Amino acid sequence: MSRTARSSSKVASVVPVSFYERAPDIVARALLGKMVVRDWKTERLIGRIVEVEAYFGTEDPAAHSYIGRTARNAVLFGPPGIAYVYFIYGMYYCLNVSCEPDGQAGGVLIRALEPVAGLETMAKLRKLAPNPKPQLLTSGPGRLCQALDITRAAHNGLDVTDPSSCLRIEDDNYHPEAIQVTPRIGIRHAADLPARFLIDKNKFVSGSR
DNA sequence: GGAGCGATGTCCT
DNA sequence: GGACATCGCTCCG
Repeated sequence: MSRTARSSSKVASVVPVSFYERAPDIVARALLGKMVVRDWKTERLIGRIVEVEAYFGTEDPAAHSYIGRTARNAVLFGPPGIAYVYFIYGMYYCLNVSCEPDGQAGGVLIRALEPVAGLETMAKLRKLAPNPKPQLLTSGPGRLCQALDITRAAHNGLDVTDPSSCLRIEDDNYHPEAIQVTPRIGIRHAADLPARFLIDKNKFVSGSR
């Protein structure tokens, strides 16, 4: 065994449950730079998280959990580290990860990824012409779900801390240099709360509207 | 390159 | 019946 410190630091490992057992804004900020890994057929589609938003349980009018526990949002009230996937505007899915301890609601919305592996397949899943601008693949919550073939039926309730899950979040020891905090995007309630976190100067963050 | 708007399913009141 | 954590197209400058 002659593995150097440099190469061993690049070995990716799944992010543990304890990581998610904290407040949504803490988890959101800490998720920047982590990798979303999707085993799709025989391929591995990978994107680095560059933009996220925190949603605060029953106290946050913009959060799905604000109205209390229902069949739809049950995942947010359950154990941490579970994928919460919902369908929005009749055609798109959005990917969240539950946080806070079991019984307490909270979640983080993954808003944008920097594509790392499987770009050709992502383009096909997005129904784009070959060799599109990479920003069109995964910059936006609806886009990244389409690019990684993430659906509510297949992935809602999945444990992203399980190394055998087809959708999981891994840490390869990448640490973003600078992080920016802004209000959340595309919501009507509590739109002034600074709960959107992004990697400063990264080209793959989604635009504001 | 930016603002406006329509498409479209699911869930809750 | 209406809200909705979106996107891509159109139209205008």
